Order: sequence, then C-alpha cells, then structure tokens
Amino acid sequence: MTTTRAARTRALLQETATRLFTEQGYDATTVEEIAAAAGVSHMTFFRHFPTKDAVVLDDGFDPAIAGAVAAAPAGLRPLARVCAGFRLALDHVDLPEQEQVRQRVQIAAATPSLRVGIYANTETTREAVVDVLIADGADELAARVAAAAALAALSVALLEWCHDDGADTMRTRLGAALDVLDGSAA
Amino acid sequence: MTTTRAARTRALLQETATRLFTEQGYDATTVEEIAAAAGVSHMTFFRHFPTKDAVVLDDGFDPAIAGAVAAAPAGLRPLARVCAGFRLALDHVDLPEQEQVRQRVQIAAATPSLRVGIYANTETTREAVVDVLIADGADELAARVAAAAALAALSVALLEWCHDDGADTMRTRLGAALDVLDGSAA
DNA sequence: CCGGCTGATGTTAGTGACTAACATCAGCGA
DNA sequence: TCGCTGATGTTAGTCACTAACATCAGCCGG
Repeated sequence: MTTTRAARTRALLQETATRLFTEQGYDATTVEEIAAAAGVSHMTFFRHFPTKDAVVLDDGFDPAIAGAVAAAPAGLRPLARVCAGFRLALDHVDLPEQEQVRQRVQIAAATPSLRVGIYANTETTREAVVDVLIADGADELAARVAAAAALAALSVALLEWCHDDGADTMRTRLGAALDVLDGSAA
Repeated sequence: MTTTRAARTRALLQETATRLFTEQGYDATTVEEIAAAAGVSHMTFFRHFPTKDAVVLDDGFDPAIAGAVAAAPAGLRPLARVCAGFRLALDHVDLPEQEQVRQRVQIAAATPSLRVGIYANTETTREAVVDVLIADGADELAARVAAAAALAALSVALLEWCHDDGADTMRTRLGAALDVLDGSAA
C-alpha cells in the first residue's frame, strides 16, 4: 500500500492549490478552479479540507507541542513553562519540508484573511497546552493566558521569518520570539 | 443635531442584531433577518458594518490602548512596557456600558467563528502598539511579539471574564491576565 | 415656501464558499 | 467474479457579501 487513493487526492489538491495561490493570489483563486485544475469536483475538495483556507493553514506540526510542554520542568511559572516546552519542541521536531511550509506561510502572510487565520488555527493546540498546565495545578486563567501568549509569539515569529527572507533560520526566529516572553531579551 | 440618521440606523441595527443573536444564536440568524427586523434592507446593514461579525466584535475601545502604551515608562523591556501601558489604559478608560459589552462578549464566547474573530480584531491595535515600541528603539520582532502576546492575554481575559459570570470585575480579570505575562504571578 | 443637491436607502442581479441528498464508480476481499 | 465500501460526481440549494443603478429623505440657498 504505497498511499491510499484519498491521501493522493489530498496531496494533489494541496499542491495544486498552493501553486495557484502563489501564481495568482489566494483571493483571486476559487475552489472550483483548484478542483478543476486537479481534475476533481469541488465537493471532493471540501471532503479533504473543511474550508478553503485549511489548505494553507494546516501545518500539522502543532499537535506535538502539547507533549513537549508536558515534558518541560513542572516547577516553572506557567509562561516560563510553556516557553521551555516550546523550545524543547523546536529541538526535537525536525521541521520537515521547510520549503513547503515556507511557501504556505508566504501565502498566508500576503493575505489578510489568512493572516488572521493563523492565530485562529492555534485554538486546539492552545486548549491542549492549557490542559497540561492545569493538570499540574496552574490557575485556569494563568494557563490560558500563558498558552495564548506563547502561541501568539510563535505565529508572529513565523510571519516575520518568511517576511525578511532567509536571513535567519526558522528555529532561530522562534527562539528569539520566546525570549521576549521569557525575560531573556533586553 | 441629536444624532444623524445614519448613526441612528447603525445603533438600531446593532441592538437588533445583538438581541436576535442572543435569542436564537449567531449562526442561526441571517443578515437578511436582522435587516428585516430593523426595517431596512440587507444592503443598509453592509453599509454600516463591513461584515456580519463586526456587529459583535466592534468594541471600539481598542484605539485608546496605543496611546496608553506610549505614556508608559520607556525604559522597560517591550513586554513589560506593553503590560504597563495596558494597566494605565485600564485605569483611565472608564469602560462604558459594561452590560452592552458583556452581552456581545457572551455572544462571541458562545460562537466558535467569533471567538476566533476576537483575536483577529486586534490586528490594527497591535500594529499601533508595535509602532509605539519601535519608535522607542525596540527590536521589530520583540515589539510584535510583545504586542501580540499582551493582546492575546487581554482577549483571553475577556472571554474568561464573561464565562464565570460576574465573580470578578472586568478590570480585575484583565489585570490578572497581565500579571501572568509580567512575572507578578506565582 | 420651493427646487435642487447630497447622502442614506432600496432593488436587482450577481459571485463564491460551503452543505445536503443522492447517484455512481473504483478497487479490494470473499 | 461478485459484491461491498469508501471515494467521487451531480444537482440544487443557502448565505455572506458586492456592484450598478434607481430612489428617496432632509437640509440649503433662493
């Protein structure tokens, strides 16, 4: 079983969409267009992606984050703990297909409605992180604030990273963003 | 000039919308419905609010924030500075019509797509705060991260505040959220 | 008190994201 | 090979939102 048919269709749709978005812009590209270019119907598109923006916004490496936070030392205050966890995640996850990700982030950065979506997209991750913190006795408000702040920092760093092109590695950027929250920054 | 006709229409639309959203839910209420209940056409609705969610999400007390950040002591690190500014804003702005705001926040809290919109809505405020920080010599990434983190904290606090109903005042809640970022929290 | 001017509103006709219901087709196991 | 199941297609909608153009309300100079 090389890859299921569904997985192939999904990948094809994602590639096609990314290409069209890059060529002519996100807003100027309709779902119908993507589907046609991929040789399927628009219904197939929506069976694989719940919304048009999901094609761009599904980075898929969010879920690992909560685990990393759990692995970080439990004694810290919520914000420090979350930052420590994120740093662990950065070191362990090996950020696959950087170019793929970068291309998608670039599309998102260029499209106001998608930029917004980046923050929106972190909601499930945020809840997962919150659960970890609460399980270790953190106040609920503190947990939510810490998780939200750290994820916002990550999102900002991602946008910044693809903005001034290639100067830093993504890891460096994300690390610097966390420093701002941590107190390690001047 | 008591109030211009346009302002009256806008207010009427906002009240009508808020009422209908509370009664039957945001998603179950169409713009057409709101317009009809207010005795206007749907075009009039969109002339006063750019989108359906703007009726709920326009709190309008965001713009004052950037000014308060500018008034905060310039020597602090970006995150501390932003937090200090927000505290100033909380003390000086007198949070008008709390009930109106609370009702809208409650609608937003109950509607996934709107909860997302709360974060989205802070983008212009964020940029204003970023400008203030950069003008005082902050690193661009640091400025963006600090602003985003603090605004995320505020949004979280708002949601939490209307969630466990009436226990704290909104000011208290927001202050506690800022403490988590500041380091004043255990 | 009147004709006109301007901004607020209405009408109509569209586009595009998304959904529901139902038909069909591809491929794999019995 | 038959049939079953999941992947896809078709069709017909709903709803947010927009563009173009018609109309109407209210104030302003005459």
